Amino acid sequence: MSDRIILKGLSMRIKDHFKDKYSLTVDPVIQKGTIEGVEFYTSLPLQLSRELKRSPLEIAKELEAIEAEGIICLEAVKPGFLNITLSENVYLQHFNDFSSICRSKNGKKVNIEFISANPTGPLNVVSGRAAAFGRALSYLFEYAGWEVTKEYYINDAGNQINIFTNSIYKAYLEKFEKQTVSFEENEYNNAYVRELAEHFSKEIRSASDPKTFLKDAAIGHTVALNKKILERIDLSFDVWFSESSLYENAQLSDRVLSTLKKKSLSYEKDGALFIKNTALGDSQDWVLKKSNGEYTYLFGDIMYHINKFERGFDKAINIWGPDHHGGVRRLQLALTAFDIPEDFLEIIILQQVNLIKDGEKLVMSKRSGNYIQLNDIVDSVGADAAKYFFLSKGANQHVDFSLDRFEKEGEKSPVFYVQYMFARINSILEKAGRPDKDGISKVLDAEKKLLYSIFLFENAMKEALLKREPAMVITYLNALATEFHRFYHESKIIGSDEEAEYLKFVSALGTMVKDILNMIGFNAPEKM
RNA sequence: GCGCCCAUAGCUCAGCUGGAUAGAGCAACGGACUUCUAAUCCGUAGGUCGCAGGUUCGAAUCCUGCUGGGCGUACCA
Repeated sequence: MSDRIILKGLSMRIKDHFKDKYSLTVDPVIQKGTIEGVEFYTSLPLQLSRELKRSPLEIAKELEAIEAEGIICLEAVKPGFLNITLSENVYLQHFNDFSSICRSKNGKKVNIEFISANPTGPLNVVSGRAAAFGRALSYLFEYAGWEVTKEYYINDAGNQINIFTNSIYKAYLEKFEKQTVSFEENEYNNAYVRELAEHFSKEIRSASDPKTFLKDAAIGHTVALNKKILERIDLSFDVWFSESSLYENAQLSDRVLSTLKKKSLSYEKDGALFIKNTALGDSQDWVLKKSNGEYTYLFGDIMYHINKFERGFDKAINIWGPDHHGGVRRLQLALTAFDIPEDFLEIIILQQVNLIKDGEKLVMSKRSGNYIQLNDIVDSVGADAAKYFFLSKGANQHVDFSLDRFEKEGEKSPVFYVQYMFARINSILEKAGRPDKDGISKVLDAEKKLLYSIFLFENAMKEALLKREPAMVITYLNALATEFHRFYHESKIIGSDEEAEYLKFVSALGTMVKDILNMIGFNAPEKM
């Protein structure tokens, strides 16, 4: 039975009903209501009507007699829905137990790798999207009981890094040795490279081998810088994994090569070594070792994921940009050669962020320095608004990003709408005093809709996890805040006949809201 | 050529194992602060869900084709 079923008890009874009466096995789906006044419903009668050769409404009527714990009313309505109303006590109980619900560990470990941008400059706005997404996804897994390792793969091996260090050296020669240099098209000619040249000018001058020195120094510097930038949005990785460390001992690479050879899954052609992915179901074979002796990125990736697998994770999730989607199947299939199950590695493609300036699409490029830094957007609207912006868009959504517009909209970011809920609660409690004990003993009319919204929280989290869409939680939060602000407006708490009862409700709600906000990665300011 | 993603209100987006009247925010217009924070609330206006077929009792949602946009298809990373 799936996690998505909201009301398990009732769902079992419905199942039994069809089993007993029609010898039919069904999997009832109970959904949250979509129209006013309907808490939950199932459309099962409509779906079964043809098979049972009975009118859907009749089938629904039969179900009305079912009794299940916490269900106060089942009502068949045309054309054949069964509407479900829960007893207030269910909501009350759930509300009072909220803090203790669903925090138990499931004993499974997941590795979530994201951003993993080349250490050739400060993180940009695209990485900001990945950061917000990966972070939120981590929370969703943690909420469901997984032990999560957040990991950043540092691409510190390969040709890009050589080009990068070479560029810094050129910038150094230009500024400090007054040499005339020209940058190739594939080289980095930007402010950051010049900054590094200046920062390390002394060491470069005295180094016996400046480029080797720069390789370590520049990467170290950039990684440290990016860690700091990520701290600004409250993101810290558990593991920073160095690509070059994979090459430091030959054991793993030898094992990869010999395994492939043993299984006849590699061959040499034109001086290069290929992995025979076609034999694994791929449309073509790929180079692992180039004819000049260098390994390809794919080779490192294979080693890296064998390493992940052997670190004992039950699942590995990579969040990649759309320009790498062609590599998904390639890597997953290659890993099957090492007896890693195909579903071990899951790759989520987070769609692109286009940079728009003056209505025109700009090509973002680290080499030219033509890009917007994550730092800039945090400066302009703050960490919470920035995170909220990215999280409110589905993973598949192509995002156009214009800094002007972002700043303008950031001032009235919807994140404040959600945070304001907490600030208002706090304000009430400060004025009226905090109750000794949270938790409610009865349900007041004005509270009903809010209790219902809170009841749906776990479902929203589970759905979001299942679909790998943190955006669904943002949608939920918005709905919750709407419900709260309406409640706040309609019910004057201080001075009302039910003040004591209201305060206990609001106080507990405040704890919940803070919990939820923090869990998804936002601050809960007491004052705004 | 083949493969992946996208197209919903003027704008940014929700709408999720097919369901009841397609929803928010921003922008526009009209109301609500002697009150627990108006960063709020209430109301008005705004839609052939890209187009055309199909499946179904029922399609924004699933299938096929088409149009338009983005990306991939490396001995780049």
